[in-house]
Amino acid sequence: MELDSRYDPKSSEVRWQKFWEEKEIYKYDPTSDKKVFSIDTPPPTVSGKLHIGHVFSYTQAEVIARYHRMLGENVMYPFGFDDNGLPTEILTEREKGIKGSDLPREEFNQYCKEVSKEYRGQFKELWQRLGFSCDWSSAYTTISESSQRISQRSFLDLLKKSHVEYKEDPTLWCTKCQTSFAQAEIDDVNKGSVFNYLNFKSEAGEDIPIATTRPELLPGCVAMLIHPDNSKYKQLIGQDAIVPIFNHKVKIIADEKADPEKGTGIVMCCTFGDVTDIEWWREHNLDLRICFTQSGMMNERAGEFEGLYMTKAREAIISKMLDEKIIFKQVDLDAESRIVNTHERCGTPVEYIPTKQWFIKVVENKEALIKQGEKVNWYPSYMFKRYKDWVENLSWDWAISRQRYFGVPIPVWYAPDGTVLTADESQLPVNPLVDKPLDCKGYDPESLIPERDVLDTWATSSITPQLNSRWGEPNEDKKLFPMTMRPQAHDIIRTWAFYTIVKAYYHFDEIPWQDAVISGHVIKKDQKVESQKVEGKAYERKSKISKSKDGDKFSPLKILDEFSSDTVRYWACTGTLGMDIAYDEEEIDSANKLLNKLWNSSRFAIPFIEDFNPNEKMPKLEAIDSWALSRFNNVIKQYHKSYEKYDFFPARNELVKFFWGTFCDNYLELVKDRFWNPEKRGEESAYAAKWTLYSLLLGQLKLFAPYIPHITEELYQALFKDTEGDISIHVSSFPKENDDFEDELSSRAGDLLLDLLTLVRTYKSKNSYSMKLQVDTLTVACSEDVEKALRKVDADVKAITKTANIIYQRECENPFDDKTSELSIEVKMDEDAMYRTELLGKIKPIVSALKKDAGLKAKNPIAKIYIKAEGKILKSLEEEPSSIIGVVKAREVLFNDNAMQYTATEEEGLEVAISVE
RNA sequence: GGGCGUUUAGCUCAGUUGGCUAGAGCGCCACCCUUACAAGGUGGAUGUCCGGGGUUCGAGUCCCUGAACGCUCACCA
Repeated sequence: MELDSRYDPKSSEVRWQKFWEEKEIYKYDPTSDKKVFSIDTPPPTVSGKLHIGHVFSYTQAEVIARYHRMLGENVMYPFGFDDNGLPTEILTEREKGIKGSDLPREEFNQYCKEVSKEYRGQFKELWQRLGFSCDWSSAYTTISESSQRISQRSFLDLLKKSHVEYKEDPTLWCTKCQTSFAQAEIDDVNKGSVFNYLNFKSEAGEDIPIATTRPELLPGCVAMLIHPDNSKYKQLIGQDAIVPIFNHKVKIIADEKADPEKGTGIVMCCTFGDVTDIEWWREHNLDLRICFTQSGMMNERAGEFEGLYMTKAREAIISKMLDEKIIFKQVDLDAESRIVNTHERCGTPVEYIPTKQWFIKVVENKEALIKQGEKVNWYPSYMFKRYKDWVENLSWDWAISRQRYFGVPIPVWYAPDGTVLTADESQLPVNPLVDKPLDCKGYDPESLIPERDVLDTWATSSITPQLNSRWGEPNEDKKLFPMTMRPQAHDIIRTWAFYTIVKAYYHFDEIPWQDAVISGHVIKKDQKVESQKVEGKAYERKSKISKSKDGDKFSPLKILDEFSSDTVRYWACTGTLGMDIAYDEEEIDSANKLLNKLWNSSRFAIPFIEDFNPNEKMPKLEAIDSWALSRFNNVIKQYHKSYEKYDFFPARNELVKFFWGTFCDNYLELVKDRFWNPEKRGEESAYAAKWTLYSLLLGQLKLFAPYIPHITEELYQALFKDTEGDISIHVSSFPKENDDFEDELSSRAGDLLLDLLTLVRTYKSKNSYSMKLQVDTLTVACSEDVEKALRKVDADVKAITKTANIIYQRECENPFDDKTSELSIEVKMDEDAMYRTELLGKIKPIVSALKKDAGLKAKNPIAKIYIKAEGKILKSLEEEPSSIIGVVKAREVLFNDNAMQYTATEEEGLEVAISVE
């Protein structure tokens, strides 16, 4: 058993990652009857670069996976890639410099496959470097044949159950991507604009003023509306008005939604400028006057402006109306107050166009869907509110057809009379552009029109639990539905979580998973901003990480080059679940201290536990052993209790606190004497220390394992593999809780010992004494009870405080200033040791000066130190040459060598000299 | 404008059901090279727990109210 003096994560981490993969440590066992813990891993879209936020969020789920594996559960931790759909198309168009609409579909899809494959590789590399314990054999992609089959199965099932409908309706439309999209894909963008005040004409030729930001929609104007109580204008209600420039006639009607305070108090309704236009259009049965094409160009209704893109048309129309004095006022709207809905994938402003689309009906089932959401356990619980708010505010059914190419085809055909023909289950996955329905219902197969649209990418990623359990497939695994846990970030509650709940409800009247575990985002730690000072206090501004502004500073691969995986993982488990975290390299780096400490404490333990046989009988423990074990037992309990709520951070904190404070700072110090001086403390005592050390160290490594799997594996393999036998620490089981160690007197003794130890340490520290400086007599003033407990650990106290004699009394004559409610002390230091320290204190500055003369720094080592002294001084210094060597960093000390040139010290009769080399 | 969250040491954050003389890590100061570790150890300093009210024997924690920051939904004529 041996460990290098330093831990080298670079070589260790890769080595163990390979080992885990070869040994298939993370394989899910479908035949096992152990409790299943299944994770509905978010399949990342391959739409762009990875960033630190992915690492943060995914690591939290990964740590939980490892925790449950070590609990002995049958963990299903798959990985998925969401590669179908618009995000991939946009990425491919950008990467390859092509346009999907310009190429034959098959060719374009081929490019998409290539690009997504490349990005999948990047993702996989990252997860492996982070040591993720996914079962790669159960990885899926949303464009694979079986995913397509299950996705189409889902569509057909919903159609059969009438949750899907095909209808013509105003739809959210992107003129750039030329597709419909869903409410969840809307982004709000602040954009400045101009409010144009312009005049319509009444039939009598009077001016009727309105205000609009979108004058290019004038050719699509179908009505003017005035609030029925609008005293200024209500007399116009019922008349007709003439649209300027385009000169068609529209009615002026009353509507309470026309706010008299806004603009001029009169508003035009166009088909369609916004959602209100749609409502008016429906309520008042207005005409449909579409004035632009699906690609955002003005159509023939725009007359001379036909063929211009809408933004250009706006400029041209404004300019013309200014010339003709139709516009009589323009007001700038600043970006703050003017919010435009855009398509989140490309940033193009949303348009509303009536098209025929497939919808999944959700608006009519809001209540039931909220109830389903309620059945899920949300961590943290307030995240349910986000879900609920979203569902309550839904105003559009979920449009699932996309006029795009790289996606799961919608498995239907249309007969000439409009009848919809569906694919048969047995022919899935089907491509209507190539295949024909099995049952043509008497129509001529050649007359059928195939559906060209594909499904929204969310239509497939909303069935990840079904993909994981392989719903309807020959190898379906019913144990995997519902899944145990859905980890995801909070920004996609309205999409992914919502849609997944919708599908599980419509298909099976089930929830898709028991627990939704929601993580936060990683944000930038910005400098204080002067202008944000409020009432004298400068506030930190925190902002999202932006790829364009921050470059690849937050690229995970770059971060992993700089820091080890274990440290990045450790950092990712900082903070409260669901809360955003500031990216801070110093925080990541400080995890190294823990790794180092683990490494070194294990190194310390090796000589004592290497011949230990854990099967031998349990020894009679000393008080301090019971004390440490019972405290550790408590840590185990807290640890599991925290994990029940997915609180990996408090669990980690308790563990670290114990490891550093109790184990390293105190227990290890306490057992040294027992190991090193068995003749004084007894063989049985040494054995009890060994037994306890073994058990504590192993137990702690296991509790650390989910967070920092590499170093714990390295240490487990080096120290415990042979005696424990598990192939990897990650498939071993956690230390058992054991209340037998609870022993009131030992527990009391341990606590008192620490109090007493702190008092002595404080005493030495305040007097600038080294901790190893010997104490002649330690007088402890305390009650009889306390004395009784402390006497159990007498030997430990003596050893750790370097005390020769302890006296217990009820009171001290000259107590030390610091005391506890139960203890006060009086310390009589060892005179000889004090004297020696004094002498050393005089040697040190002179040697430093000599080193400086020789061109060295004070901390540089030297070859020899020579000391000239006699009598008491000589005798005292000769007693502990190692102290001298240590203080001046010399390799050797020599006394009274006459050949040297000595320099005097402050102490009369003491002179020193050095030789450098 | 609605809803949610946050506000605790110089920085990053913990603080369960009210019991706190408010903690940790980093940073800071002093001391200590002690046979695992100086990437260490010991000791120390630093807080109107965002402000203002209230309930209570007792409030960082509960209630009301205000502010700042963030997120989210909505408003978009």
